[in-house]
Amino acid sequence: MTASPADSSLFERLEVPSAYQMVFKAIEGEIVAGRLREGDRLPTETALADQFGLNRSTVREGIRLLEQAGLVRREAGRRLHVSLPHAAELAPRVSRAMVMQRVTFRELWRVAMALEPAAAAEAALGADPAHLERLEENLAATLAAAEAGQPITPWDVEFHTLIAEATGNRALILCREPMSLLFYPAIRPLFGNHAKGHTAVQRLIAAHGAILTALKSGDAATAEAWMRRHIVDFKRGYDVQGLDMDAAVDRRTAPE
Amino acid sequence: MTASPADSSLFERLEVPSAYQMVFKAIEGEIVAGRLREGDRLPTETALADQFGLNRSTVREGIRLLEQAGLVRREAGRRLHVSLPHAAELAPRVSRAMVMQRVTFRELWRVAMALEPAAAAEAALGADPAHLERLEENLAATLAAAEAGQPITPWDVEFHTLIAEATGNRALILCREPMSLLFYPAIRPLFGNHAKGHTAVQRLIAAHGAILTALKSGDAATAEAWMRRHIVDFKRGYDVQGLDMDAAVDRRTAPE
DNA sequence: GATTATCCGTTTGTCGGACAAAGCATGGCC
DNA sequence: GGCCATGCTTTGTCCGACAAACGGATAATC
Repeated sequence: MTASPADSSLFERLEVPSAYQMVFKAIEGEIVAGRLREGDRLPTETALADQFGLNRSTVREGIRLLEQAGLVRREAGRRLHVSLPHAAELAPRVSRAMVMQRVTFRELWRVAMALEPAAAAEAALGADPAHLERLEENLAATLAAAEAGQPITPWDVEFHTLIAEATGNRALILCREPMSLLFYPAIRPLFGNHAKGHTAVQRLIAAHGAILTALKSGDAATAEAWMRRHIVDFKRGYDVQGLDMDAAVDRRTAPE
Repeated sequence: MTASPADSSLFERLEVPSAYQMVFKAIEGEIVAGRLREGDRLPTETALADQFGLNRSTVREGIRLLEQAGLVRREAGRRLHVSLPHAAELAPRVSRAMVMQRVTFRELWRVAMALEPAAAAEAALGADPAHLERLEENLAATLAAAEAGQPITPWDVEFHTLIAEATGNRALILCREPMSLLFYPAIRPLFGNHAKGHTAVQRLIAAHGAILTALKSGDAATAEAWMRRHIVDFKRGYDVQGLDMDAAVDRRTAPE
């Protein structure tokens, strides 16, 4: 006798959604569809429970899902209101996933080699005075930190984030932000010697300066070229210091 | 009398975490630190409530946060167990954020212009036979769909995803997956005329074929060049069809 | 012997009600 | 007009409860 149809994989496992998941989907749908807009207040928990015909506890579980999804927020004042998920909330989750998957610096670096030069080029085209000024300030702060023998890594990370923001390309910003978070601990050891005369620091500042100059003159090709050289330098730093590019990155503070 | 110190902004508003958030942080911490590994079972809700000294309802709210974060999952059997957040769960959230921020096709396309050629080049270097075979099958399926006058867009999207996976670069995979989801509806109208002889379809198939050939011979430069040409073609398609590259993408099915 | 039916303890999903603490509003008081 | 006391509302947390579903063990059936 042949196997009965029930033995074959005719039917997939079917997901039976629970009530609290339906609450999530219902409200998520309203938000994505635009009927609930950013800033709009949601009804009271009891009101929601009434409307859905569910218990407040059940509704609350649904609200927790929305909360973690970044779709609603509870400010100082109690009341819930709708909020767009921004890069600041999404990026940590993606970078946490990268950490847990034990992504290596080499992997990060290759993506940076693709994204950062492109960001520089695009920023050169859409140069916004306000962003350029913030980049100027960043460069000045980097110089000051270097002269004072203080860590420059935070300024470096900010420099690259500012360039991404200067493009105005939100897809790009959302893409690279998770990696930006991981780059911070990853490149910190490269500038362990904070002395002003430290070669790596000097090269970094020279590159940042050249990129900013290119941005100001709208020279996309030069900005892109300098950025590429700058990113290559990170790899060089890893080699020079004998660090392992194939070690998993993490968010712990890297050793000095 | 001068203003008392309490009036000045000495102290920032301090976030008092609620119990259910502490539950989230506690379990999240164990997972990120690696003391709870993928597949490990979590204690019963009642057991957790006992350990934390909280009520089961409160613990459940914390579990909802973990669930939405993709850190725990509840399979067929009831019991909770730890799971690593993968691209499949994170990508929809990022792409939803892009939709809600009304990201345009132009923005997406610029990022694709940076990432896709880099992915092709990297895939050419780390060519894994299994992945190449899946790409072969994909190409055959694309051809078959074109001959049968059926939509080729799903196969095209899969082709690019397969290339990203062939690199083995998980940072790259996590970066581009959200955009991959949005590309599907965005480029669908480009291949509205499914006829085999349709120019855009022919060019797509030619490009995919050339890229795959380059991958098989490990020729990174050629793979990268063809991919760049291929991505440029998407922009061309938008121009030719008179579509607006500055319109916000969405996840709704694009019109035929 | 393998499959099916039955039973039982466990765990989850949902419910109803309760209360303290913290916000918001209101009105009275100086 | 500005300040404080008061009451109402809303949230965060707790308690207790129960049906449904699951897991596993045992008995019944072919």
